[in-house]
Amino acid sequence: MSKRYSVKKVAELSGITVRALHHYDEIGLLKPAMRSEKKYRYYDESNLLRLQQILFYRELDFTLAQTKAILDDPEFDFVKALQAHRALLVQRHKQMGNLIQTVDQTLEKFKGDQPMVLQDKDLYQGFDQEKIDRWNKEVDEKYDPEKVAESRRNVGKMSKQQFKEVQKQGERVTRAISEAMDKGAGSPEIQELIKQHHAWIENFYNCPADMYKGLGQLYVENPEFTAYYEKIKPGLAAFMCQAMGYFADTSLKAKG
Amino acid sequence: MSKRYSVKKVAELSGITVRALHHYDEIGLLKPAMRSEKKYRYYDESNLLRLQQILFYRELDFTLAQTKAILDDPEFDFVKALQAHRALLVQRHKQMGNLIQTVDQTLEKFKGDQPMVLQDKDLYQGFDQEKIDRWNKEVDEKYDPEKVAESRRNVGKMSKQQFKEVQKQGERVTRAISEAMDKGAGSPEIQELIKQHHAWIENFYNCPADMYKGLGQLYVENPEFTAYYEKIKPGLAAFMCQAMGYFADTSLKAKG
DNA sequence: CCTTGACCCTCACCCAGCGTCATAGCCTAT
DNA sequence: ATAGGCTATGACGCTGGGTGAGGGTCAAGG
Repeated sequence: MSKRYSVKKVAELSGITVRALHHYDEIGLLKPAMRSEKKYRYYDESNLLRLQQILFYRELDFTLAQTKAILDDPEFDFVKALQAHRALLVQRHKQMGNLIQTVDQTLEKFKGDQPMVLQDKDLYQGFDQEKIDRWNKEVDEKYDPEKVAESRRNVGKMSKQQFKEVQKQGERVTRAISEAMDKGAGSPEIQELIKQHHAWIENFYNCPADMYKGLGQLYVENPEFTAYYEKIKPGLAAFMCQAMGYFADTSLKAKG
Repeated sequence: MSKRYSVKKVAELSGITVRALHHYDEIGLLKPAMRSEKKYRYYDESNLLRLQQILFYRELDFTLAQTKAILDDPEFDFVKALQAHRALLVQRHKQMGNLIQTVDQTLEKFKGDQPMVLQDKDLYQGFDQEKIDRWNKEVDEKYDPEKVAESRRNVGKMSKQQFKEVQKQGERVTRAISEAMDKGAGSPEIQELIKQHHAWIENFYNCPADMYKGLGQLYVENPEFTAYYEKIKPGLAAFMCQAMGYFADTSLKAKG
C-alpha cells in the first residue's frame, strides 16, 4: 500500500526538475513504478530510494551513465568505483591547482603592464611537456632505468604530429576495449584487442610479459592512470589490468 | 610576403584538429586570412599568433565565447578577466576538495562492509544546507547581525519549493542583465532590471541604498560571488557592481 | 454540469566544443 | 590519367538537461 507520487511531488521532494525526471526516464535511469492509463508517471518509495542514490552520485560528478551502471549491476563493486572516481577527482583537483598557478604567473607578468603579447611559440608545448615529464617520472619509479631511457628516446624522436597519431591509435584501441567489456577479460575479442594494445605499447619500449603485467597493475594502483581509464568507462581500469594479466600469462609467456 | 598555411599545417603546428579550426572559423573566433577561389582556407602568421592566445585561454578553461570577447575587444581589461576567472578556478578547486572528502567519508563508512543502503532522507539536503551555511557565514562577516538574523529567518521559513522558485526568479533577472550588458550599466534597460534585482534581494531582507551598494562590492571582492557571476558571463561581476552602485545612488537614495 | 487552473503528456529544438561520418570536389605526382 | 591525399560543406552525435509549443487531464468550486 505504498503511496504514489506524481512527477511534481518527486521533483519537489528531491529538488530536481520535472524535466530531469523525464530525462532519467528516457535514458532508463529511473523509471516510474507505474504509468497511469493516460501515461502519467507515478513513483513509489523504491523509486525515491533509487533517486537518492542517483543524486548522491550526481553530486560526486559521476555521469548518469556511470551511475546507471553502478546501480543496475548489483555485482558492481561500488567501493572500487568510488576509489577510482576519487582518483579522477584528485586529478582534477591538481589540475585546478595548476591552472590557478598559471593564472597567477600570467598576472604577475602583466602587472608590470607589458603589452598583451604572449611569450612566443612555447605556450603550445607547456602542458604536453609537463604531462610527459610526469609520466616519465612515474615510470622511473617503477622500472628499469634502461627501458625508461629507451622509451624517452623514442618519444623524444617523434614529431608532434607523429606523437598525436600514435596517441590516437592508442585511444582507438582503448575505446574498442571499453565497448567490448561485457565479453569478459579472457574472451577472444578482448584478447585480440589487448594484443593490439601491447603492440601499441611497444611503440615506446620493448615490453615483455612481466613488464606488461606490471603495467596493468599500474593502471589500478596509480591515480593518474586510473583516472584516465575510469574517465572512459567505470571499471575499465580494473578490467584492463585483468585482461592484460591474462594476456601476459598466456600469449606473451608462450611466445617468449 | 608572409607564408600561407593550410588547415592541415595549422592543425599540426598547433596540435588541435582540423575540425576545431573549422569550428573556430564558423563561430568567428579565428577566420583564415584568406580563402582560395575554391574555398580553401589559408592562414597567415597573425592567425597563428591569435591561435596561440586562443589555446592559452582554452587551457585555462575559458569558454570560446569568453576568449572571443577578450581577444576581439581591445578595451577589454584582460587582467580583470583573469582575476575573475581565477576566482572561478579557486571555487572549483575547493569543490573538488570537498567532493574528495565526501568520497573518503563514504568509503570510510563502507569499509566496515555495511550493505549498500544510504543513510535516509538527509542526503538530499546535505549539499544545499552546506551552501546556505557558507552563504550565511559570508554575510555574517560583512553585515549587521540583526539583518543577518532576519534573512536567515526568512530563508528558514521558506519551503524547499518556494526557495527554488525564488532562486529561479533571481537567475532569470541575472541572465537578463547579462544579456543586456552592452546597453551600459546606467541605461534604462539595465536599471529596470537592477530594480527587479533589488526587489528580489528584498525577498530576503530589507536592503537600503548603502547596503545594496555594499552587496555590489561583495560581488567583485568575494570569490564565491565573483565566480558565480563570471560563470554566467565574463565581466558580469564588475558590471553588476557598477550598475548596482548607480542604482543605489540614484533610485534608492531619491526614494529613501 | 461546466469551467477554471493546476498539472500532465509528448515532441522537438537549444547550449558547448567539437568528433565523426558522408559525399563530393581539388590538387599533384607519377 | 589516375591514384591518394587534402579540402569543402552538411548534418548528426554526445551530456544533462532548459525551454517552450501544443494539447490532454483532473479536482474543486460555482
